[in-house]
Amino acid sequence: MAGLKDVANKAGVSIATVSRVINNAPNINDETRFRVQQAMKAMDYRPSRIAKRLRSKSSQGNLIGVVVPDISNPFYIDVLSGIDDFMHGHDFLMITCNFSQNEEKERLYIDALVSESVDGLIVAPAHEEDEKVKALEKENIPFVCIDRGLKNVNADLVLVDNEKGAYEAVSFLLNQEYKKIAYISGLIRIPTSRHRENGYRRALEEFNIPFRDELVKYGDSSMKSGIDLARELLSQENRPDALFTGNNLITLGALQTIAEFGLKIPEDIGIIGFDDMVFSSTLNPPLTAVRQPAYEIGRRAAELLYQRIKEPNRPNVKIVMETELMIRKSTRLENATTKTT
Amino acid sequence: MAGLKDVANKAGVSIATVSRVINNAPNINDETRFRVQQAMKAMDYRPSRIAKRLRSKSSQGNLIGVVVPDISNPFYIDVLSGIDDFMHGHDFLMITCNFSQNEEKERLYIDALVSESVDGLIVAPAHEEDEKVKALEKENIPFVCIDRGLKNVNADLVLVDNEKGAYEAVSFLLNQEYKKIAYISGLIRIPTSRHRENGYRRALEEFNIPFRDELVKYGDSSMKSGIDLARELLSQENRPDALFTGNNLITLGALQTIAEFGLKIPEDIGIIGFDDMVFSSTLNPPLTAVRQPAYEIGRRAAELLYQRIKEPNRPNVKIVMETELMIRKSTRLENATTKTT
DNA sequence: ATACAAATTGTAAACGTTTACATCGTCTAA
DNA sequence: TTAGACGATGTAAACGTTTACAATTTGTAT
Repeated sequence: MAGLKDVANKAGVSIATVSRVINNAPNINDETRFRVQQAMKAMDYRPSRIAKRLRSKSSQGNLIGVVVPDISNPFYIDVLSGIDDFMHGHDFLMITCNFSQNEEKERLYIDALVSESVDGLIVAPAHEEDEKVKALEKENIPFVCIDRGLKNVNADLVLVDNEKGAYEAVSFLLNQEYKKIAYISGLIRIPTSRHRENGYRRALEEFNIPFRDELVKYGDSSMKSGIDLARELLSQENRPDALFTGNNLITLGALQTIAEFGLKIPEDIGIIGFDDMVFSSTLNPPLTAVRQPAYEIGRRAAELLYQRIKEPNRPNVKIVMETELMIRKSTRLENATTKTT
Repeated sequence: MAGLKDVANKAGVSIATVSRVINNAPNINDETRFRVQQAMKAMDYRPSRIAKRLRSKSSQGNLIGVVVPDISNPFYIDVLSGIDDFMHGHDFLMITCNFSQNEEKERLYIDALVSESVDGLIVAPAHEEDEKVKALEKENIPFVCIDRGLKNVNADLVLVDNEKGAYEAVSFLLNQEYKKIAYISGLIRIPTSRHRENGYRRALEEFNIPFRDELVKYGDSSMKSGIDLARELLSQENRPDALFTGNNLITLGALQTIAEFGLKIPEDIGIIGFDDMVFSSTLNPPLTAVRQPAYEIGRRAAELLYQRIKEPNRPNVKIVMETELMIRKSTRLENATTKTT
């Protein structure tokens, strides 16, 4: 591959000059610029991003890292699209790392990204005490958190009001006269799981329904755990008449189990999933779900990171977005008032 | 961030020695090695991947690039998981780029990856004439293609027998007494779209059913085009009684349209989708689909790339995997003989 | 003891950029 | 005419590694 030097030779100038026209620095003779550009074309010159990054420590790499917990979860796919669109528009490349809910893998990836000298990171921390992510602050590496915050650390953060979203969902279920509502939680170490549980509890309280231990199950945020825990729930002597599922994948799993038990939705059992999916309305029956503005979350996070890279010391920002209850047909139909798709 | 030099100072050795213990070269005094390791720990030293990559041109970067056409398509997610698992196991990091079926974006990303000096690439080329991908061969950059081949270029390739998969699906439909089968194609420039159409045609021929132009629609491989084209199809005076959909996203779109038209599956209309999805069996009714071993495709591709990086001149390999018709309930039930999930 | 091989470590160049600084004309204003 | 400013370009150091080569020490066989 041709390098700066080769181009310089061909154009009969010094490498500094070539560098200048590449970064269109001021004070370059038009004729020189032209010659250099010709030479670059002729040799199909493409700058080495790594050399560039190595040399200019100052955020010139145009490269960011994104660390997500589970790429098989459609929610994160949408988040990634949002990030990608923004970053692509700003000429940044992104390295996406999927740590599969495996904290060790997460640590490994963050290390790798840091040693790639990325300009910044967007991370969904494994949990609030995530030391690896916390360390980023000390090392002065720009980063923004999504979906989950960090305890005792100031950092940009974009997420959704999980407690409220869950509260609305469960309240809705209660209003639809469901009496025994179960909650299938994702990994308990993930703050969102707990916040959603809080919303669940608050709704119950408000309706004067006692909280019952056997109605909440804790899993690992995977489809499989959705399947298994729904089985446990539905096998109970006096089984729940509605399910509130803690994420996308759990919902899919629960749906499978419900089919396996031959239960009719929404008559035999109602279900609301946290996280909407493109095809939720295609499901049969269409799924009532708590929608997070995933794409938007990604986009805002990207924007925040971009700003921070440009201006490392601006104050931290926390963006809390609203969820939206997408009322479809997996819950009884009576008072269907809110938005529909 | 501490560098080689700092560690060397602390340990009282030269940077070369430090480098040696890092890459555990032979012939190092145990005591020295120990001192150096202590120093590294103490300073929380992490090597700079970029410096390393810059210096040692020879595939030491442990970094690959992956370029996929559409990250919102679950098929590619599974492929990515396969790649990721293999690469993670071999200590490689991967940069994933999603070009959203946009050829210009694809070119841009490939350039960027090359100038990141990745050790190799896994690419699903936009089409068979993809010059950017072809160029990789000339530049001697290790790469392997997935899902789609390249015309007149020898390269490692992992894909599925699309023609056969489609043939089997459509034959099955025909055997189930569906008479008027429509095909919704993805982007026509993608070889798989054409191969699948060929399979469709061959099945028709074999059953002596004339091919009818108005029964095949060409779209852009997106869910939206699935929705729109299914609408066109179902609006016809004498509408088709079965749909064969060219990919995941199209299938989802078509399902939505079918629901919109209030049609019953499989009575009013049958449907088989190319590409299975984790939740296909959860759909109502469970979706009959042509399954590609997506994860395996990714894994094998990763393996091939890994090998090629180690041994750039080994002969090219083309791996053609089998599809599997997952017979579920979106087609009539009569002769359900084959596998089920 | 002697010579040569092996083991261990160090020195310095190189990878492809950016960038501070120097150089050298050419203008402009006095 | 000349000093200073400005425009255009070049020189060389630096970024953090790897690695060829040199240097030194140690060991071994004679």
